[in-house]
Amino acid sequence: MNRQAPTLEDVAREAGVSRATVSRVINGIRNVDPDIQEVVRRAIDSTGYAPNRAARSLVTRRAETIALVVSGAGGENPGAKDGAANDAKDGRDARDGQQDAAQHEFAARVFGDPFFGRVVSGVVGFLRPRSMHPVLMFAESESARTQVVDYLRQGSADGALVVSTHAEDPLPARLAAERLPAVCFARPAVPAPVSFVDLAHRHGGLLAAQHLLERGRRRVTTVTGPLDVPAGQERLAGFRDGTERAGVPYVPIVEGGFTLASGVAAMERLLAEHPEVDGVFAGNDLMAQGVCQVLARHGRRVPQDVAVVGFDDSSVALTCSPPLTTVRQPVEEMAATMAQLLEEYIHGDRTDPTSVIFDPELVVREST
Amino acid sequence: MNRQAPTLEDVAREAGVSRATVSRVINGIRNVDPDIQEVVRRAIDSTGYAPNRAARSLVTRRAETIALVVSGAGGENPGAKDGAANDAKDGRDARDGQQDAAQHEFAARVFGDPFFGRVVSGVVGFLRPRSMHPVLMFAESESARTQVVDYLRQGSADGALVVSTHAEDPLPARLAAERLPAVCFARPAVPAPVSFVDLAHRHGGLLAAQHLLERGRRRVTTVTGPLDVPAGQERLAGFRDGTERAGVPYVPIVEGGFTLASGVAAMERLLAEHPEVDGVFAGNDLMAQGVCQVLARHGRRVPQDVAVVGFDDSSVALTCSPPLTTVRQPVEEMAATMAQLLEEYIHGDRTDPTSVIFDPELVVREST
DNA sequence: ATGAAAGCGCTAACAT
DNA sequence: ATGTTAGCGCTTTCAT
Repeated sequence: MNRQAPTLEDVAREAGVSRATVSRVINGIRNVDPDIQEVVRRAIDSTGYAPNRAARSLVTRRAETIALVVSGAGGENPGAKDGAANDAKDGRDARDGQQDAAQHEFAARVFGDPFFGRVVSGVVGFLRPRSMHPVLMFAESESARTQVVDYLRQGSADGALVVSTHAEDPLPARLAAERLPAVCFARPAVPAPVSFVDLAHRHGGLLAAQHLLERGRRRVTTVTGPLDVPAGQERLAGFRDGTERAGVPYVPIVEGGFTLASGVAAMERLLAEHPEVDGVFAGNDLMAQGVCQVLARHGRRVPQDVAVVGFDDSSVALTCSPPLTTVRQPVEEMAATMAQLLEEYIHGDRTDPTSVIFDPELVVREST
Repeated sequence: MNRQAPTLEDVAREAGVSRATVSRVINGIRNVDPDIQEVVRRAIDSTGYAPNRAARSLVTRRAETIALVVSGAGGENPGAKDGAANDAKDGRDARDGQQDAAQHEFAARVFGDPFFGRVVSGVVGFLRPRSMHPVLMFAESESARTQVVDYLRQGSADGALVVSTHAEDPLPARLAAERLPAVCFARPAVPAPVSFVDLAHRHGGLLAAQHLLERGRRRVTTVTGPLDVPAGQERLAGFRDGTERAGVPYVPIVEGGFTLASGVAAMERLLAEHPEVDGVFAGNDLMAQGVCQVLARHGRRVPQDVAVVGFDDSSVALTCSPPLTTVRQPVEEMAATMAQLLEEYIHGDRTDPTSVIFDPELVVREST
């Protein structure tokens, strides 16, 4: 029942060698006689030994863990109770319920976009071969951000991968100020000396415009992402580059929020104000799906009457009807690169903030 | 530059007390003079002390971390399907690329269903007030399962929360065999002495049938979930209970796989073989969405021509057009309960396998 | 109420 | 090539 887990000492005794030798075998250090290695290995098996991570971390000063943080803006939640000496564990009250509800909503929005799953997948793809696994944290409130910072300061994780969902997110700057290893997905809207991977959004917007124009569309319009974040701004800027170069005089725009609902609302408005539209560039696929829904509801055929271009090439681009022509963002690859950069900082192979920019690619399907 | 992180010793010196006293203050242990507490607290602030988690874990024998595992079936080569193109960069070979692709696909499927986000949200809601955060792991292959078991055996996490996506998933049984604390979402299809939270699926299916019949539908049919998992079987069984009681002679069924695409395919077939259908019960909301898409494409109005009932009450139930009448599964609450059960096992407050069954609830919207 | 001291299991000098 | 030994920073008896 309560048999203690075997330790290095036990294995050493079983193998008739010292702890150090066993440690060397386990950590794959050379200079160990092959015969002894074999004996040790057998002892490990027979004892069922598994190295104790806490003990190892204590001496190596490394948790071999990284935090994957989904952060937002948002100020203090009503009911921030943290701090070291924290009692009142039980007895959840109305505030907790409120906080839960807010968090559930945040989580629903985050997971509602296939984008986040791709980030996780890319990160896991990099980490797992290294026997590492991400700790998932939400940081949508002030107390949650404090938890993230504390988590890192305690050495529970060696660094953070940050995916922001809001422009005003103060986390990247906080992490930089604390000199904690961190890499962001996308350039933070709040300037901070922090590393990030990003996409050449402007180029992506340009690709969308050029494609729509090549398809002969002239009454083009765009449902943008949030214009307080660089991705939203730059995709729009690129789109305008394209239309201006082609001499398209006027491009109506409506700002969206990267959600399906915002895409629907934006397209309703666009259609009401500019019924002559024949091409739409949506700031992401989720909004593009909303755009298609609205068009269908209004009896406009896609692509015959109106061509639609999305952004991301997420799974909804495929499930959308019709399947979306979209600007592909290599999210998994970008996420893996984030993790790799972070590892380099943690290992000290790198010290100054860096950025890696990926190039988008047009994927043509049936919506154009 | 390289200032070491302050330790208990530093704080103790600063406060003019012993390490033990500082430790007591930090851990909220009584029997410490309030004045001294204050002094210590000030010293903690002035030194910027943060307790080292590894050191603490080493003595408490607790990681204060739990693993959230999304597991599937699959042997060693989960992605042995068709040869996807892959590059061989920095040491990684074709095999890695294949594994990555398989994993990305697995992740996409997992995150494609809003269900998983709700699980995460519920778990985080329980864990976060306790300053804990889940480590996210995928276990879709044999080696990945081994990693999970090792992770727990090393004490990197105190227990596992398991969400299975396949019937043949061997993980629950493995964890039980290793006597590692674990709680599953839903009863494992492979019997194992392991705790779980679940829904009264059968009752849910019954609710769906009764509702459809109350709406006057008689030509009812169902797109089931996978029939090798209990949830799929029982939802169907409950639905049949309802139709049989009402004397409906024949209920055609088509088996789906809980995915949008499978819902589409199933409904296409159903409509071809049973064009007279006037009511459909889908095994989950995602498939219900597919059902609605197919109906729309065939010019059938929902709910006038065909009524549709989903299952889960996930976010797609709301974004679907029309919004879905569905059988609500309180996923967040169930997930939080999972975490709570796990905590009880970890703390030794509980030892034998337990199950907690939640009741479903019908949510009526516009699809009926 | 506070302090002294003994480890927790491991790695990494250093010695042989 | 292998063993000895000194901690890593913390909690927790056991004294006082």
